[in-house]
Amino acid sequence: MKIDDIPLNLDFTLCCGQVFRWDKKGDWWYGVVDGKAIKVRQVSNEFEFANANEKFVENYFGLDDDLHEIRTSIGKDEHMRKALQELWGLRIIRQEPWECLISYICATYKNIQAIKHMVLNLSTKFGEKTQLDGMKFSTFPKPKKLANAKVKDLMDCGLGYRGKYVQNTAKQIFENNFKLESLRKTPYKQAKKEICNFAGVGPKVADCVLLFSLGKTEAFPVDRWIKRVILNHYLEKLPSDLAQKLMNKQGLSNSDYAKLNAFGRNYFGKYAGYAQEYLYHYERMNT
DNA sequence: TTCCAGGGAGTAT
DNA sequence: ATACTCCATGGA
Repeated sequence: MKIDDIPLNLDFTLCCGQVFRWDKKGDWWYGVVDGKAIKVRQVSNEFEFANANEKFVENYFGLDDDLHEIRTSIGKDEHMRKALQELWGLRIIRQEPWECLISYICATYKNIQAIKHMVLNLSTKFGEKTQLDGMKFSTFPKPKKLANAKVKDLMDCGLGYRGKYVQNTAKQIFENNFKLESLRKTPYKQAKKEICNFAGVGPKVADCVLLFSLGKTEAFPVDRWIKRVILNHYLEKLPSDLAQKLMNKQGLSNSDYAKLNAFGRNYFGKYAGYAQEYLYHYERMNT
């Protein structure tokens, strides 16, 4: 399909650490989505894909989000505008909520490489086999599969102590037939509260799930990198006592998380999540 | 060897 | 409510 007026950069979008199931081979990106392997690439103004229909791909890559409007909305300062300029075309993907939830439970206290490894292991061990272009892939396992898995087997996927969180959350969802999708129409704060009831889910993981899979573009996840961004570029916009506190200790207490989260949401507005992802990737690229 | 990674739960104040 | 401490694992 032609995307002349639709900014999109697949490399930024698929490399920025929001999604863990994509790998580039040649100029094609291969991923496992919607229960099957698909591939996408860009050639000049053409956005090409295979093994998926146009409607699905448009929605998955959020091509109906107006990036120009978003840039106007969040481009509040020089640093943010620089990140927008440098990473123009980065989009927030609309992941499947279930896979997103488990992925970000795994993501706590781990780097992106390790997270990809864990999600791949879970899929290989518990998912269903499929293939594309002669290559083998595995789908992400259903809630029932992980709910019935042995914690030991989950831990052996590299999850470590997260194994029991993943199993408990899978049980909560499977046994209650919980529909994460239903939270899409629940207001941000209420939806966040409900997601925090799952095992291994705190405010940061909840914000990631809301932003990356439930359409809450106002969510503003604060991890170690975003804290660093704020300390390096937005320190003067915080109350001085809070700024002092943040500089003097590592990690982030629950109340301090809430303060930085509120800062991001208030400062950047309804597309704070886009601001977060541009700032996150920009900081990582320049470190 | 030591350190750190897209934090959260458990426990003690 | 807030602060402190573990937590499994793997790569650098």
